[in-house]
Amino acid sequence: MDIGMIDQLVDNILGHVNLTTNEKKMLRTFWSEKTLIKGDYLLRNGDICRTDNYIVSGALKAFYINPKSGREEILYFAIDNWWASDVESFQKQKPSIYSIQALEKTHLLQITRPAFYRMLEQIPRLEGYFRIILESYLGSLQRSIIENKVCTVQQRYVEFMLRYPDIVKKVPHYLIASYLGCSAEFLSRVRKKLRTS
Amino acid sequence: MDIGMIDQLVDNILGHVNLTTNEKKMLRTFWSEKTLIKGDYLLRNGDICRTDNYIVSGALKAFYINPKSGREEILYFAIDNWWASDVESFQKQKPSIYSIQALEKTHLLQITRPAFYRMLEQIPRLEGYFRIILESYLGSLQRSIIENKVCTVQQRYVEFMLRYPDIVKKVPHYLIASYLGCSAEFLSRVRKKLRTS
DNA sequence: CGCGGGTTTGATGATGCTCAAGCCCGGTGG
DNA sequence: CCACCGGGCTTGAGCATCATCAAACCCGCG
Repeated sequence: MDIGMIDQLVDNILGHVNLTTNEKKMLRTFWSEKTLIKGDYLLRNGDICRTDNYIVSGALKAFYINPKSGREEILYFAIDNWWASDVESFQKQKPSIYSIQALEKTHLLQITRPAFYRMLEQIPRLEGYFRIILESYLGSLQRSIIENKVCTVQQRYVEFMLRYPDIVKKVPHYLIASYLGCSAEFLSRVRKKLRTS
Repeated sequence: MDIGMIDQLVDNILGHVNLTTNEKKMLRTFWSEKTLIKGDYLLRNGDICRTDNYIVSGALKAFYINPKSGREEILYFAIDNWWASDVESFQKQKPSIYSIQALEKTHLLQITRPAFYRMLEQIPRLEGYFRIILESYLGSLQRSIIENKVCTVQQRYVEFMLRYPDIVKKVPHYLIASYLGCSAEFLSRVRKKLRTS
């Protein structure tokens, strides 16, 4: 196993909780690497999410096909140092309600559910880490729900650029439009207005 | 302390993880009761969320004032046996981005952040319980985001009635409209259509 | 050079909001 | 017991917003 990749995860964890040298060593044993190329699926709607996935590098989109229009509705993007899994599907081992696909070559660290629980038993301090990750994600979801209700597309797009500049660089605008909840054409007009004002 | 109230929380926890008799006894010591009457605020936008709150009975709304229209935008409702706190504000002890207010007389169990951490230390098994709660809530948030993109107001309203019949009984429709992301007038027309079809 | 994915532009139209008025009904006080 | 609130719900008309469709455009790449 590439030491560099798991070190990146360890660094991320150390940003939130402390680990002993021994715990760090143990941690390494639970994870395996995976590489996706552009277009590969990490998870398909209806399948069970068997692994929790940490993104070392790359970009993914989580989406759902709108049965009316046949188009993708973007739920979220995920890039370096984010987690990308259908949490509820992973927890309850039930079918996922959305799909996750690579937007470019992506390196992952993966852990299965049994390994995940063994790891938490052996390194209880990680419970705190995963709680913090979940709480933070929950907070950002709630914030984005409020913003969707209160802000215009223009405000949300500006906010999105400020908050996730790395995503704007990697992802085509018609997908960002879907994430923001408008058509690609409308976002195009918004961007034009931003240019001239 | 009223034994009945905390027993309700213990029952809820036992639905997800096991506790020894001794752990149950310890658990009781960390919580305090609170009663809100209709209109009381549990949390105000901008204040720090000092307690995690378990609803024994009653109903709350979480909302944000839209600075443009001056109206409330409902983020969620919470009734018996749900948790109601700004998770991120509670975690990071930073200002809350929304308010929580009682829709009727409501009985709560509360725990402060220091007590929460002491409790987790003494009863590590609770880590698993709170992880499950967070994961479930995350899952339902993601599902509702997808439904908002994919489904019509009519479909979402029908789904809402099926999923949360107790909320529909307690909450005026103009607030449900806000939660569903439409005007009160529009929801009224949707309901009329449902009646005649 | 031609192809294809992504973006832009314009015209058209539906969806759902806004505002204003009336209605229904439970509660309160005379 | 009735009158009158007032909060919530309904209905109608007019209008703004934004989606849709179609076409052109741009540009990197085989």
